[in-house]
Amino acid sequence: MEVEAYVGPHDPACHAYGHRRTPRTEQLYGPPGTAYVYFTYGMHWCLNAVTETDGYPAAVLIRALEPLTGIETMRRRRGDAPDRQLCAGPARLCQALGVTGALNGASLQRGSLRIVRGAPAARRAGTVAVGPRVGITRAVDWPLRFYLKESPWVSR
DNA sequence: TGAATGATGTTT
DNA sequence: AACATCATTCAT
Repeated sequence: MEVEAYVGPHDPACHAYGHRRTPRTEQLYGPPGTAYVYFTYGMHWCLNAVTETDGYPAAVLIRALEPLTGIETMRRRRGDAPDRQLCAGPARLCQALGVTGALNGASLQRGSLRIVRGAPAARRAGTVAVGPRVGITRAVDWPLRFYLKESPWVSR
């Protein structure tokens, strides 16, 4: 399990830095519990869960997950990549789960893809490590990457 | 095991 | 020109 926080207009690495409200960042301003999905590097989708209050642009980038069910489907979507890399990385995870821009703005509490309290992976024992966010060039020293230290399913 | 690089398209 | 990435290639 691995996530990164992007925390509003004062976070230089956030897409909404300086209150940049554009068509792309629109869903980032939406209500908490919805999806912010963006396209990057010409070929990849990345999934965020919108947080904070409606109108405040903050979200959590889902960077890695432990695959528990639907492994075969994930393998097919990921082109038979090693199981360790099925969901290790924000774009890989989107491939494995079939996430595309079509999910942008959708609810992550009620839809077919949803975040549930008390899921098996959430009960994994272990240390939550904190460190710098990956792949950014600004605010590199903000420790906003959180991951399960012992997990073999995280990126990098 | 690690560094370099090409793919590919949207946003600034 | 940069970009919240990844897979492949080439070098140790």
